Amino acid sequence: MLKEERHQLILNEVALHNRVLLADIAEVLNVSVDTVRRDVIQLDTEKKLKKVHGGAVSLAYANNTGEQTKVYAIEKKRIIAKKAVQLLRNGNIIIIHGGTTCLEFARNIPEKMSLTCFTLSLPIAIELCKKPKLEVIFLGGTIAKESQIASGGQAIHNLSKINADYGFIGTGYVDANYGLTEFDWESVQVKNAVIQASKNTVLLTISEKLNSKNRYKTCEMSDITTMITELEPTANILEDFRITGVDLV
Amino acid sequence: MLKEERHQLILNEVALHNRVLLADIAEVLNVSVDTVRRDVIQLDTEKKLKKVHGGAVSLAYANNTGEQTKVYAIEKKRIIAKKAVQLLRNGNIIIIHGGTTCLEFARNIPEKMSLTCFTLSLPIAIELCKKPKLEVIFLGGTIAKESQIASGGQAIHNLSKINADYGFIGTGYVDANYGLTEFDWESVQVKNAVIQASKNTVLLTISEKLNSKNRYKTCEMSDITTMITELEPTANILEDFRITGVDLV
DNA sequence: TAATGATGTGCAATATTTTGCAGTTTTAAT
DNA sequence: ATTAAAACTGCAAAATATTGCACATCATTA
Repeated sequence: MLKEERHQLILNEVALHNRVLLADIAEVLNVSVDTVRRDVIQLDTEKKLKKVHGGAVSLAYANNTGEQTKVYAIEKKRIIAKKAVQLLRNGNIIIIHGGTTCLEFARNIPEKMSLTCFTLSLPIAIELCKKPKLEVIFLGGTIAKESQIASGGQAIHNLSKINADYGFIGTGYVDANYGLTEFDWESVQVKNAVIQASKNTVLLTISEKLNSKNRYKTCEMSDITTMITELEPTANILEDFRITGVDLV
Repeated sequence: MLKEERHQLILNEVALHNRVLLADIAEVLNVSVDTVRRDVIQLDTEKKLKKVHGGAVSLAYANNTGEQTKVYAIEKKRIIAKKAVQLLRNGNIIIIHGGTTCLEFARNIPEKMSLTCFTLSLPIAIELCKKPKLEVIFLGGTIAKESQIASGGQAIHNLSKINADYGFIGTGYVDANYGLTEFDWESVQVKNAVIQASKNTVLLTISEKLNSKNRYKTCEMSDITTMITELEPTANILEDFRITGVDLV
């Protein structure tokens, strides 16, 4: 077994599933975990994947989650994701918009859960495909290259035909009094359509984004059913949000 | 045993399996490992393969950064992709269905080319997003988990609104007389919709699939404008296809 | 033919790389 | 806080690479 063959297989696996576990590869290839770890370290220095604790993830994934938001933010997003999945019940129909926090949420949906999932994000769709019991529906539209999220008239039109139990969205900026805002007009349109298409809208956001504003308003705080942050609902920073009537988790 | 003979055999082996072990070659040719090593060193400097610890791998193998397709077929698919992109002109509207051959095609679209690209495949959409001058539109629908391709009524309905210059599709099976077939009914429906939505339909297929059939018929050969394989259009195997009127490339 | 030199080949000694293991430290989850 | 999983470290064994050298082969030239 040549080292290059192992590298090839690891890269294939990463390309296909966005991540690998060292232990899995070691078992399949019948080599020690140490060897696989060394392989992954080399591939990491060659910038062909990103090594993480326990395995490796694709650069595409790392770029979408880890780079602009530092490693410490991943942890926060994981906390948020864990809280968010607890809202889900078997049989629910949900819409997941896009962004790094929603991606983390999608990853944390339990394997055994059966849901109907609509999404607008290519990375999230791929993530959802890994869960055997989900029905995955992509709401088509023009793809924004950086975010890999569908938007435009077609996306909004498709959303208008849905009545989901939950809509999960992120936001660029959120202010207790002024509501949710974005830098980008297209995002505002689509997120609004998600809100309209959902009985309950769940906002997933790390606390850094609290009390900030930008150009275009997505919605008022009162349009949000539940806001999930990595903080305890009793945290001081959340004080202003308590009086808006939004559920804090 | 001439050196050239050994070189030829080593290159054959690499072409076939993408890798060789020095020890194996030495045994087969009944020469010392040292000799084989020197041969491989020479072939490496001649850029005909890549020498690695313990053996050698093909250049394609060494260069790629994570292919999803099986290594043995990737070279053929690359040849097909290179031929296919030559059909494209700036400003074209194209539909790319899905599958590994189409994915390779998407990867080979030149950076500087400006096109409007519709697709039904998540991996292809992500690939297209890397090209700065493309407009990428995902045709929504229910995602098949294994293939990560959208299908179902929504996909077909969206396709019905398109009039593209080219539709690029792969196929599971193709027979000169019987036409294109699939194992899967959903695929048949969607591919048909792609064909209807395109002025010209281009079939991308490796020669292995020629002269094979399966359960459901996608279309007749006469519905295909151009068939691209990795072979020369004059190849013997393509004889039966010449009388169908399809363009062979 | 014989001498010459260039090249190819195998062998053996030595150096380097790769790999797995065991013990310790760090990280993550409960 | 406790526990389990994973990472890191150093080390030794095995596999492979490198090097120098001896010898064989073969073409060229005297």
